[in-house]
Amino acid sequence: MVAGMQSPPTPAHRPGGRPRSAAADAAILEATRQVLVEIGWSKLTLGAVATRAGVAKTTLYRRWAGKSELVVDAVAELFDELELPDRGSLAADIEGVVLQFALLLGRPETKTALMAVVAESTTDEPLRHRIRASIVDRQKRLVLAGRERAQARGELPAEPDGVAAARTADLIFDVIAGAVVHRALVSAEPVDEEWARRFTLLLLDGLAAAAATQ
Amino acid sequence: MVAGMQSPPTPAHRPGGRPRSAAADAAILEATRQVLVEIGWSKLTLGAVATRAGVAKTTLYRRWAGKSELVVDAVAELFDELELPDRGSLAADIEGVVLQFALLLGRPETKTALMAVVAESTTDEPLRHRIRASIVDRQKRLVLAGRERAQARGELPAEPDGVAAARTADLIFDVIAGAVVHRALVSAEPVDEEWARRFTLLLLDGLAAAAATQ
DNA sequence: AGCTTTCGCTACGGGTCGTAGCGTAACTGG
DNA sequence: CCAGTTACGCTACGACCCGTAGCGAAAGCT
Repeated sequence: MVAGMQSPPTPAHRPGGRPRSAAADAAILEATRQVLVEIGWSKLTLGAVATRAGVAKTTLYRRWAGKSELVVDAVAELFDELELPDRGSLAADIEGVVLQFALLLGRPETKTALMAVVAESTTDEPLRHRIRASIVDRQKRLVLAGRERAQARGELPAEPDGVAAARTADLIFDVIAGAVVHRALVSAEPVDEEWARRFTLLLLDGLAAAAATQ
Repeated sequence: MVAGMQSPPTPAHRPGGRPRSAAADAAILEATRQVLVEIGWSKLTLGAVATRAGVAKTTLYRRWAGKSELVVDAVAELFDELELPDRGSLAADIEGVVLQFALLLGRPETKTALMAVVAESTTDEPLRHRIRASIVDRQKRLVLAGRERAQARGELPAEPDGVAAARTADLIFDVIAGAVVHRALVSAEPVDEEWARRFTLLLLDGLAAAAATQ
């Protein structure tokens, strides 16, 4: 658990006055995840979350602007669990993070919420920024760490051009995250060790090599 | 326009009696896409679609079970536009289909709807099957066609094992579709020729080669 | 014709939304 | 300790959308 603090729902707290209950925050986010699992995104109501969390509905509206924002915060916490343990080789590192990511996407609250908020973000600019800041961009650290390690091992060449290196990292990130999400949620087939192995092989050596090896 | 007929909303039509208006079907699906663009998935109401289409709300409910099913049908039509023109090489073919797919995902009705119905499908088994049948599986033809052509050109080896070949096709499909969707909708950055070129290079030659070439 | 199915329309109870208003609780600075 | 400030729980509200039922009229088939 890396436990990077999420930004609080509301920015500041002027001194003086009753402070916001941190316990209520935690209870609300946990309740959100529970309700998400039980009745899904579209039928989730803020009233139900409030009841489940044991707080008044108005309290919930004072802290979050709407359903989307609440769910983003509720799910973002889970993504910080991802890590990149050193498994000795670039291939092993990639397989490891793929399986870890798949495990995360296998949790019902994650799979339901992630796609839903992304969908909503296509017509909601502020929400898109919130998602990127809270979820997506935070995980690029995994790609950067993996590359750094691979370069130290001599598996990848050092990159002189910083701009090009950043673009490559973005590309890798989209390919890995995109492929796993598509396999798990759209194709709805298992992301198991077999698949992770084949995917890693493809990513490292390319299509021609992968087709030849089978 | 390949125009593969979609399955009708309701299975049979017993002989005798007034037939269902095909014009109403078309008007409803078109209206659905329009409303989707204007107010987004979460705020889309079936009443609004019915009004826009010029039909009674009850007519809409007689044909579709709910919002998700309606939107799947409304969007599925658009995906049949994808084609794979022969551009002379595997790399060019891939770049072409990537850009074509990106163009499709750039349309507001597509980007909004696709993620939303996938999200809904994570807690709705019948819906997931409908999506796979109407949208996802139909596009695997592109991967199969591309491979066949590449093998004819001698760019890829022939595959003796049919099962393994099918698994590889599924893998390629998840990687291409996943990466483009993730880039376009999650990272929300442009899928332009530059990106398509770099992605194709990565897919064909692998990470090490891609990093070296920059 | 007569039969069958669809269509448009109206109306309904039930649920959720997001907000307002009020009295109370919690914490801070003088 | 007390006044000031903010958060909380609760209740109530109009507005909207849901999904269905019931009706008479329209449009086909045999």
